[in-house]
Amino acid sequence: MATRVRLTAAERGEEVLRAAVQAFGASGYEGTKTDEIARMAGVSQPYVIRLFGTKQQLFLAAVQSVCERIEQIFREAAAESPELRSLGHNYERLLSEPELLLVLLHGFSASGDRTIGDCVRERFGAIYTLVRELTGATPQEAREFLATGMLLTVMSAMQVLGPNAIPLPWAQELQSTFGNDNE
Amino acid sequence: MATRVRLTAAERGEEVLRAAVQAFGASGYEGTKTDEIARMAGVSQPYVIRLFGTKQQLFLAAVQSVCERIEQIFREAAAESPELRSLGHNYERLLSEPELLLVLLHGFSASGDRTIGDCVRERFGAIYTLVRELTGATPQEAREFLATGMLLTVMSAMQVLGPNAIPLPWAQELQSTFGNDNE
DNA sequence: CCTAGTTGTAATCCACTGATAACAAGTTCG
DNA sequence: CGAACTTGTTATCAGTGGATTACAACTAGG
Repeated sequence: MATRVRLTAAERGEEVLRAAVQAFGASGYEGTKTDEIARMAGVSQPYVIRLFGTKQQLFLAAVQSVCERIEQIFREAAAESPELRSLGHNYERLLSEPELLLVLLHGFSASGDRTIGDCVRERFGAIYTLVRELTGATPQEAREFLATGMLLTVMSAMQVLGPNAIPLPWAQELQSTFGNDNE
Repeated sequence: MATRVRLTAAERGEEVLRAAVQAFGASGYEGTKTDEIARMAGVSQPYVIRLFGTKQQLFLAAVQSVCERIEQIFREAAAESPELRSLGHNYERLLSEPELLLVLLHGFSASGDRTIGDCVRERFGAIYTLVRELTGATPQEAREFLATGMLLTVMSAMQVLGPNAIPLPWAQELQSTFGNDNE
């Protein structure tokens, strides 16, 4: 019971959204239960639904949220040094918040749902465009950059990347190549 | 009703497995219902369960199946020309059976489940090793190759790739870069 | 202070889904 | 033939999970 704090709906909504990002990142759209998100946020399950209307809308909000954060990180990195190379070097920032790429991945996976698919397509396209605008990269350079990001994403999902990763020889070998940008 | 054919359990199991690959590829692990797979295969839902024991085991069988097929395609391509470049050129073969990469993607997404995670990690590691053995590529070259594959995979999931894809400017621009292997 | 609005919960619903059990129909082989 | 086995279904269950409703508790402002 302790201290029962009362927040505005907007504030509570943000806390629920943060919990949702974590939960969806870990278990995906279909795999995550609204009750789980509710417990993480310290509220009741019906309240989660009332705040966002629908589990689907909550997931969409989570996708929007992580995409905005990803774009923010890219913008910050480009402000320091507007070259593709330095953006790539800053993948570490993305990996330090693994839920970002994980939610995006689960968005891809759930693209079969029309509404979610529309959202994810638009957001991914915007990220591609942003990368090109920030760095002046050619389409092919941007493609290679995003491809690397996608490999990092699936390796995160497989839990073979990062500090508390499952150590596997092939994964460590792969990870060791990420510093070496050729050329 | 037409002709009610009776097959051996092994034969029927293969048909169910084929249906499962299609269904899981489209809707993912949690998102696919065993009843849907049953209808696709033309059998009853309980029979699907009896043939494979569990939905999870059926999904694992689907992952194993697509990974074997992927490895087979790589081996065939390498037999024609054992260079990484020509393997890459044969991504078209993979994309002509979109369910292959899609099931793999949903495997990544479902890696939170221990059993599925173990399976996917082992299989992906085997593919990485196979690519290196077939082509003699360095870890970094293999990494770039796999990264490209992962981008193709997520673009397939977003349905912005291939013949009946949703046409989006950014996606078409990206797709046009795939022929040009730099160097 | 007291009414109107806001934040939040408890109770409950109901559709769905994986799984089990019991049984029917076909096949094989001595 | 007929007993033993295999293939397949129907009926059904038990649990779950998202959503709705009604209500409680707190807050603000006139």
